Amino acid sequence: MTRPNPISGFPEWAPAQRMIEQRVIDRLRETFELHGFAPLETRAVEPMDQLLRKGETSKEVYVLRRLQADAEDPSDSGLGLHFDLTVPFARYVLEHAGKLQFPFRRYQIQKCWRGERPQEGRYREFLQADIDIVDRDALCPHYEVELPLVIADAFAGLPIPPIRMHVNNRKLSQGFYQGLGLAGPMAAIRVVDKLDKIGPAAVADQLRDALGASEEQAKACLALAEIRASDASFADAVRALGVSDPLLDEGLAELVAVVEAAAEHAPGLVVADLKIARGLDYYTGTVYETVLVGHESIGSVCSGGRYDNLASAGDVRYPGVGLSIGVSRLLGRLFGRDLLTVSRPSPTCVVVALPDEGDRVRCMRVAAALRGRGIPAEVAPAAAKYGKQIRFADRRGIPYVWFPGPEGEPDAVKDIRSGEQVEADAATWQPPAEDRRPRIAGA
RNA sequence: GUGGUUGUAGCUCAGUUGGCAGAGCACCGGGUUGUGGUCCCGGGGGUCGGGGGUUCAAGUCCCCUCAGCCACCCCA
Repeated sequence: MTRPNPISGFPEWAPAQRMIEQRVIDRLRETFELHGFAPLETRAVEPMDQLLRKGETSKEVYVLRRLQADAEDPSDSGLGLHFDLTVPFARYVLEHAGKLQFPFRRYQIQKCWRGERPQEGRYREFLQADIDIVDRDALCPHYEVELPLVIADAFAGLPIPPIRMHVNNRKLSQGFYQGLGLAGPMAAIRVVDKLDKIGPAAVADQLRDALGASEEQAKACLALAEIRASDASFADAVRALGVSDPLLDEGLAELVAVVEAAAEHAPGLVVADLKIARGLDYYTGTVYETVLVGHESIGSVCSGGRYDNLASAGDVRYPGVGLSIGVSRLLGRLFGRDLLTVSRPSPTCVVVALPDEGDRVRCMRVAAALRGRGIPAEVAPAAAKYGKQIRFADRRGIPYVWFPGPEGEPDAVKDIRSGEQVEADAATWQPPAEDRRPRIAGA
């Protein structure tokens, strides 16, 4: 049997990393529920026409096919693995609208698949954590303020650098480009989004060459893209550019509301950044992008926006706003920079040493007593010399070794980091709270 | 998907014009007869990412392929 090889883009993390991931998931789930988001899991597959309906190119979608497809049976099932959680959620809302109470808020933490070329923090199978709020017919704009606050709350409980959310508004951008008389406002949005990466000169070139923008128009686009403020002052800067359009006014008002409300509830969290665009074309209002302060090179770890047209059946519309945390992307890049670690790679807190194979029953009783009070414990694998049994714990980062006392004598527990050993009773002994479970910590 | 770059022990890496695959750390055993980490002695470990080619001879040269990373693209 030859040794199996990894599959590109399908990472399998070590136990220590998986423990960190699970702690992060726990924190996210707890926060989302604290804010009243209901849990939801959708199936892994969607009909291809649903998946291809909005934005995504077919190449990125993994399709599902039965191996035992006979000649009659077209091998293509018409199903593909979902590439995000927003599209499946929109489908779910339409399908179950009659059973849901609106406004409906849900969170969803699931794997997604995308056939792109992998890199660090960019995988073909990855975990995403989404929150969305949808309503029927109309969605109140205050939800566009609430979501960033929920995300900030979730991140605040993790030992990672603080976040900063960059926000823009699609109506603002689109209205501005329209008012400027630019053909293809969506294309302009995509070009301007690259400003940080390719620089103002290259953006101006692309606006001229690809979109036929004039020198003046290109200049105005760059001027808009450079506007950035943590308060409502950006609105004056936009108006000073002298472009007028009803959609622009609408977008400006909405973005001012988001920025002002965020400044009230979480100062420093949100900054208006008018070059932010987001690739997906289903966004129609506020768009968000999130960076870790001081680690901007990691890229956006949470993004989303408002969508008014993703879910609609006949005359009924279900506008929504959502944010997705790229859990795999975030963790992959934090791991690569050693920015997130765990205190030990094993959940075990106590190894119960085994004096003799004949003592196994007694040792298992000790371990059970500890577990019964929430202290993770395991019995040593074999009745080796105590030095070996201590080493067994040491190698795994397990902090305590328990020594069953000889007949009639008390047990003892040793902290193998300090070497300190004390008499102990399995029915009452407590480790310090910080040793009970593995803990995650930042750099 | 396009282009670039890297791949030798569990880890970090040497390996000369093509000439017997190595070091440090880690691991296992002993010194140390139930209390580890230091020290000393010994030991096990390799499809040189995989396949093909050139050659008397390939870790080394050529082709293909797989995987990691980087850029583009896209975006979590």
